[in-house]
Amino acid sequence: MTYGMRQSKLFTKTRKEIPADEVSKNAELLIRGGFIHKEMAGVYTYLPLGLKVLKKIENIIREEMNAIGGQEMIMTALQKKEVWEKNGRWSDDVVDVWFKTKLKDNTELGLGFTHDEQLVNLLTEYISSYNDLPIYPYQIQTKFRNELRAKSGIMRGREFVMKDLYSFDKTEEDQDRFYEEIKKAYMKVYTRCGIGHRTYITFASGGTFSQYSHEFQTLADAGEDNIYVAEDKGIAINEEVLNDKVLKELGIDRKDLVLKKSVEVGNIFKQGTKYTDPFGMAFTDENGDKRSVYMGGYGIGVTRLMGTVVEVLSDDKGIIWPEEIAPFRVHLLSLGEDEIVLSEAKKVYETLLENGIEVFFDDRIGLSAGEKFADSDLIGIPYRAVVSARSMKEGGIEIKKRTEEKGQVISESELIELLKKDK
RNA sequence: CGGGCUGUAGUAUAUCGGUUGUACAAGUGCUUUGGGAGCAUUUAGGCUGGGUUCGACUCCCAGCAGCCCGACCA
Repeated sequence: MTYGMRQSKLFTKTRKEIPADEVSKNAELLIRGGFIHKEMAGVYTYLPLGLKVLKKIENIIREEMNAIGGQEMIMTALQKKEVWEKNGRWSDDVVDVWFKTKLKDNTELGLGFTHDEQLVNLLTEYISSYNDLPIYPYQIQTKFRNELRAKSGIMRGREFVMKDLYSFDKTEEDQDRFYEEIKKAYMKVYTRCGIGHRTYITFASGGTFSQYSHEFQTLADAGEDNIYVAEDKGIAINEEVLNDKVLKELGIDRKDLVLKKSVEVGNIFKQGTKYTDPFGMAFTDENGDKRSVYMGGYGIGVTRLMGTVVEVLSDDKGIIWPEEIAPFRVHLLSLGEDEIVLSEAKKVYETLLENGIEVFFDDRIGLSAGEKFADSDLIGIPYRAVVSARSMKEGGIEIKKRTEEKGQVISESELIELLKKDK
C-alpha cells in the first residue's frame, strides 16, 4: 500500500523548543517532531507520523512471528477477576501494577497488564488432544500497568503496546526447540529495526521453571539495566544473575566482561506448567494419558522498541529512522514559491507515488529553506529529495541521505531507480 | 511508596506584594527565499480551592498535575 502525505495538510507541527517536562531524548525528539503527544505521565498519543512508525514496527514483528508459526489474535483489555483469582494474581499485594475498574453493577474488572491467565483459560476450551499442539498464539495490543513512576518517555509508560506470544508444547524438548527458534526470530526483528548490532541476548533470572530467562538488551546510555557484555561471544549477563557459578557454566572469564547500560527490548520465558496446571489445561496423548502442557511467554515492548531506536539512532539535529521503520521512504521538499518549481515538485511527488514509493511531500509555501531542512532533519526520513530553482538549473532533483552531509543532483528517473532499490 | 523540586499565553521563559515582559508559534500586510530571515501590527497567560493582606501570580496551607533521585519493574 503506497502512501503519500502532503506536509501542508498534516495537522501536527514541529517544535523548536524542548518540552520542559521531558528529559529523555526519545520523548524530546518524538514530541518535537510531531510523532507523539503526551496526555499524562507515562501515557502518550501516537500522532499520524508516530503511528506510521509504530505500524511498521508492528508489521516487522508480525512477519517474524508468523514465519515461526505464530497465529495472531487479539484479547480484551478488560479482564475478569475470577480468571486472575484462579492463579492468585488478583491481589494488589501480589501484583502492584493493577489498574482495576468496575461495571455498573459493581462487578470488579482488571485492565490487562499481561494475558497469560486469560489466554490459558480461553485455550482450555480448544486444547484437548495431542493433535491440538503445538500452538503459538500472539497478539499486538495495549497493556496497562499502574507504574508508581513512569519515566523515560515512551520507554516506560502506564499504557503501552506490547507483542506477547505464548507457546504451548507437548514436551519440554518441543518447548526448548521453539525457544531457540524464537530467539533467532527476535534478533531478526531487532536487526530489521536497525538496532541489531547493539542488541544482546542476555542471561537473566529465570523465575520458577527454568534456570534462566533471556532478555534482549540494547546498549543505550538511557537504559535502566546494567549488563555485563562478553563482546567476543556476542552474549551478555544481567548483573542480577552474575556470579562465579554462572560464569563457569557459560564458560566466560570475568575479565572479558564489560559493564554497559542497556534497555530491555524483549524477554522470553519458559513457564513450564505454572499457568497451565492451575487452569487444568492438559491434553490426552497417543496412549490416552492426560498430560500437562508446557508453556512459554515471549514479549516485545513495541512502543519501548520505538523509543529505543530514537535513543540509539539520532544526532543533534534529530531522529535518524532506519529504512524499514521510517514513516516514509523519502522526504520531498519544494523550495521557494516559484510556480515552475512547485509544479515540478508536484509532478515528482505523483511520479514517486505511481512507482510505489512512500513519500512525505513538504509542499508548504512561505517557509525558508532552512526551516524546511531543519524539519526534515528532525523528522528523520532516510532520504531527502529537494526540488528548487537551483536543482532544476542543475538538471533535476537533489537527493541526500539523512546521514550524509551533501547531496547530489540526479534526474527523476535516477531518483525513482535509487529509491526503488533494496526495497 | 520514601525524598527533593516545579506549576505564568499553544510552546519556551522573565520580572514583581500594587495594570505580568520577551521569544517562537498563530492572524494580517510588505520584504526575504539553500540551513529555523526581517519590519509593522493583532490575538493569547498567572493550575484549583482556602488563608494572610488595603491589595496575592508573588507569602502560607490544602488539593491537583508534572519532573528528578531512590525503591519497584512476571
